[in-house]
Amino acid sequence: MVQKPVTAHDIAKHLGVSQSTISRVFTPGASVSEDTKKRVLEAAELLGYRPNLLARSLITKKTNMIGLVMGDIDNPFYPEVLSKLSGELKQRGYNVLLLSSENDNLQSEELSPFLAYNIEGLIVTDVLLSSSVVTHLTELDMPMVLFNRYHPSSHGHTVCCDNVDGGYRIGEYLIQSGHRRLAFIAGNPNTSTSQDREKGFREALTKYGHNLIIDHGGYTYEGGFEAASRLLTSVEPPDGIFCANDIMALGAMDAARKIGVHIPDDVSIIGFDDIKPASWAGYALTTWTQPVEQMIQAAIDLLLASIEEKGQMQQQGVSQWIKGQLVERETVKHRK
Amino acid sequence: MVQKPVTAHDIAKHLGVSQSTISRVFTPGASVSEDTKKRVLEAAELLGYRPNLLARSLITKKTNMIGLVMGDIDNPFYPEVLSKLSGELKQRGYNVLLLSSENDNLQSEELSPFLAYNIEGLIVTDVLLSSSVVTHLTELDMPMVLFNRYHPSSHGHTVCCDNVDGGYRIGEYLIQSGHRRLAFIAGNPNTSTSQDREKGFREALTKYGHNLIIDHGGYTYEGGFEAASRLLTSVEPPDGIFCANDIMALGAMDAARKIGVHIPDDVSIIGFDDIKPASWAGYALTTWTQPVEQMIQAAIDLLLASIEEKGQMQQQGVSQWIKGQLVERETVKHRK
DNA sequence: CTGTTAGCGCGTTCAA
DNA sequence: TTGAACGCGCTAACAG
Repeated sequence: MVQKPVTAHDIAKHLGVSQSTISRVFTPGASVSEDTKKRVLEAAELLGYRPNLLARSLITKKTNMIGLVMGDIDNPFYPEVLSKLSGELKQRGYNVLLLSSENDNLQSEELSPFLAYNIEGLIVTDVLLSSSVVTHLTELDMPMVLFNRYHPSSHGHTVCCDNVDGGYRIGEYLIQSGHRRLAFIAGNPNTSTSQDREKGFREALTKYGHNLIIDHGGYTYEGGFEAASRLLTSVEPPDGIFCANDIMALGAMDAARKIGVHIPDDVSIIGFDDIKPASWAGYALTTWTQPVEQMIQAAIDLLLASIEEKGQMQQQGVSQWIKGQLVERETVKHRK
Repeated sequence: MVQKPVTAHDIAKHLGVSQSTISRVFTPGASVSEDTKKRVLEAAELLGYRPNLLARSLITKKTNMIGLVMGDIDNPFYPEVLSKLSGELKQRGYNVLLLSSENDNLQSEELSPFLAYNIEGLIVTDVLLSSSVVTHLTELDMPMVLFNRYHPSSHGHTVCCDNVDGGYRIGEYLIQSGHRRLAFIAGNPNTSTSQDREKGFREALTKYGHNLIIDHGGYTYEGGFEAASRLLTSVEPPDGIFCANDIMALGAMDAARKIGVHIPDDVSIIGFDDIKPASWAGYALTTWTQPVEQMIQAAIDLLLASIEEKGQMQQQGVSQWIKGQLVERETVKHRK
């Protein structure tokens, strides 16, 4: 059986009306009589007609497609973001065209074919944009929001967990609960998330006159495991470790257990993200929760506003920093 | 600054040639002289021209978009699939339009707006299709492949890990390593994955004359935790538990530890999927690996073949069952 | 090799 | 309220 795509024209002559009439029935706010509207809808149902969105887009310049760029999704935090973002966009009448990039620095060549689909906006997560990409997007005046990333550029909005604040308050929390030797396991060193969490943490320690031990775990379980192993077997091991994300914290916990260092009696461990496994009985990790729902709402609000106002005036990049919250479980001891 | 989309016409009159010439330059296999081709490409670069894929699709009927339907992605197995699928499709010249469905039984109303984008094929994973959806897709003659799901229908291809085989061999493995009282923690009871893994497992036990204890964990960590708690505190606790996926197995492990049941000395635990956390030092779960790369290749091969042959002949649904492999780590004891 | 012409399926004028 | 005509940006014939 050969496919026969039924067009507005088909159902027009089936009913003996003009093609425009069909179009009007499917155009909200067009004037059609109730009677013909009903007849058209019935015929459409019967023949299996649906307006061709591509043809429509050609005229209206609205594709209702949003491009979503995601990086490596080993971190369970991002699938959750992806799912909720996609669901919320669908509810607002948009669909998601996905671009999952292997390399964490997105190049123009990778983005270009993507843009040719006339997406109306772009959401970028967990990936860096090369500056050539940013200028490209700026020239195109493409509405964009960076999710948990930012870029030193005037173009595009930013929605970010307030990582500096989180790091600072985690530092304060550890100090006030009596920790003396604090370490930070950094993630990918050229991501703003890791940099900012470190920055806030450092500020807190400085304020209270503590030193900071730094190691690196590259945002992976194995990296966290090894960094913690190094830290805990050093001559003066820390009594508290803040890991730049949960995955590394879980690795750090397993490293401590392997070495025979007890959590939280010998060392406290705290993470960032509050991913699912953090709440598992096997870990019960004390961590920092990002208000994902709220961040997603903010991102979509900004993006859609940007799309609707497009061309009306000079866009100004908006940055929203949303504060997270401590989730106390069982990996931090009050040492006082 | 207002956006000005540059069209083939623009660069045509900029160069004093016809618009078709521009088109030909961007159409592989069209005949253009090297000279004009070079001039056109230069001008295109200069003015920032890219062919509008939507307009092109309207004529060629090729959108190069594949619809990807995903269900709940709490299971870390699926983000990995998503990422690899998307990457591989991109490499083959296709883009992914995403539909992540909340409810695990996809309805026509949810799918319809999605189909209006003229996607060329559909990949469905981790979600059930209502029969109305299937008949709808059949009428549309939409190329489709179900990934790790199947549906009793002639339409569409299926690529699946051979779950029956996996369950059977896991059963054999546990029996041959000396286990006597075996339990199965089922996942979502109306998924073929859980049913088939149970079926194979049961066959093996029957063959060797063992009984089977069954409990349910709904494919979640918490579910696995609770099911294992029940099993291990019963009057005659099992000495080996096969969990229908890894997430539940991890929950089961944590439950055993909490109760004070030792793994693997008191009870062996084995999972299915080989997700990342299964290899973590904290778990070292013995499990069953699905050959994801191979499955993805098969799925894409089938889908693209189906797309290219469309209309040429009656499509016959192909089912590929790909066998997995045991991954021995530290949660199964040889009791003989 | 290149220009001309005719649509792809639809939204949107302009008259009636 | 409806129909006729036009064009969105492009590819695909057909001539030359």
